[in-house]
Amino acid sequence: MVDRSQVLTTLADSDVGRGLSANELEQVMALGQLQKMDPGQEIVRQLTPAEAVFLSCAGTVMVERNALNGRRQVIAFLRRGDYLGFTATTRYLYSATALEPCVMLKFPRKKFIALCDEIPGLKENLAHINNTVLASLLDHLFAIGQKRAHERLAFLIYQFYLRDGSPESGSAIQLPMSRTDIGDYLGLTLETTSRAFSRLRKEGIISTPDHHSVVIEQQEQLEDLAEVD
Amino acid sequence: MVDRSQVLTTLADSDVGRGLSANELEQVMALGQLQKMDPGQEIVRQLTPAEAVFLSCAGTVMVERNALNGRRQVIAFLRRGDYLGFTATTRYLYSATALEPCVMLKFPRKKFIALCDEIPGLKENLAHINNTVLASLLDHLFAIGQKRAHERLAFLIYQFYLRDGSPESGSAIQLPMSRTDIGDYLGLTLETTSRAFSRLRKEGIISTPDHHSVVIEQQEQLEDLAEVD
DNA sequence: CGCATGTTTGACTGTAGTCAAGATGTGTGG
DNA sequence: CCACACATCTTGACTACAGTCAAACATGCG
Repeated sequence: MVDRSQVLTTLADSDVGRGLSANELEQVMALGQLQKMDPGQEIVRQLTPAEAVFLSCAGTVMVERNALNGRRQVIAFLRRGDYLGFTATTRYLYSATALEPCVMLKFPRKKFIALCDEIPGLKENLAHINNTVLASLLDHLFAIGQKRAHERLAFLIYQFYLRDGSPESGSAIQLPMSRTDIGDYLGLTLETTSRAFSRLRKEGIISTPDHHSVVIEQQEQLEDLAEVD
Repeated sequence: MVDRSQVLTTLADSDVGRGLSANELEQVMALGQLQKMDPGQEIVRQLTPAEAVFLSCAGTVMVERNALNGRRQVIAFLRRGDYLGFTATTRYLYSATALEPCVMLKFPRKKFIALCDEIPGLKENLAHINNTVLASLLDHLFAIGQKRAHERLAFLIYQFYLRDGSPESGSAIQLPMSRTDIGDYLGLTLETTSRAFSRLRKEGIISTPDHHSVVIEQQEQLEDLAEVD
């Protein structure tokens, strides 16, 4: 069983619910349905009708786009408080799968959009999220288009560092995805990704206590490699 | 002198003005100020305060992001009817320059946003544009992250083909930008871009009457190379 | 303990980047 | 009208980075 009050907190703290009154938050919650996902489980499937939008409440979700020939571009790794469901069409432009045990708050798209008209703050928030997503896509585009392998990896690690709230030096950052997933996010193969890890390790910029943890040893150097502008 | 009624038509036909009443269109027009730009002239500069948004009315505009070390990612080529001005922050995340003589309709950002609250249709349109931009960024990301040089070029040519309304086979598509610009859009050097042109020519997929025109000779093959999903 | 999965490393290949020369095209001035 | 200078694009030769294929190395789980 998932604790509904925890989800309410997640909603209130998220970009979706930020600034809404208790009453409005309740309205949003009332529309949503909690859904637990197991690792590897598909949340939305590319090209199927986009009938729902989601708020991620726990766990990490991988968003990806697949081509017919098997090539895959990972678009984002969503976490607690992140919104899922953008589309300019009636079908999803991407698939999303749970990387860990996840809790998603699921909303019927049409009703959610209708609710946006009733709660102006919610509509504002969605617009702002849209701009935020756009900004991070620009960063991503720059990294893939202009950076070298180890710089791209630095970019990803730095993103996770910032999202964890720039923790103390020495604390470990969790990377719940595989090397293949990281590679597909950065436009690299898994081997090149692995070599990029080795390079950053050898240069003393990071250490990796285990395959899914990174410790930043030299923050400035990492930042220089990761910088976008 | 720019013809104001032509601009009104552009606005009405664009994603910005679509579906608005004559009255509403007039309100929007009244807020805007026409601005002619010469080739090479800067329309917005990265990291300066984002005080204006624009509707492109004529000419092609290049949107790019520059890093301190000189690396550059071209983000988009805007044309008649395209909107310019998204930002999640108070500063522009990109620069925009005119590639040809351009006409831009310039709006004070704050007043434009205020107008969105008065004209619901305008707000809807902006939200939809946002989703469209997002979708095309996903395509772009996939192309750069997963495709080979000649496939990326096919992707760009196919985009321009679609934006011209899929013209008759045999008609030329205009590419007003340089090989360097194309390269920076696709994450390639200008030499690799040039070789990609040569390859598509040699394979009989395109022909290039001059450096700024492309004729699609084999549409299906081009589409296969360009395909995103 | 042994297998399965995921990661790292090595050897080699291939694609794109770099550096440089030549070709093409445009505009200017004699 | 031609000659020249300058831009831009194309091509060639070589280099470097990332991809491929394969083996070895961890790690975790039954």
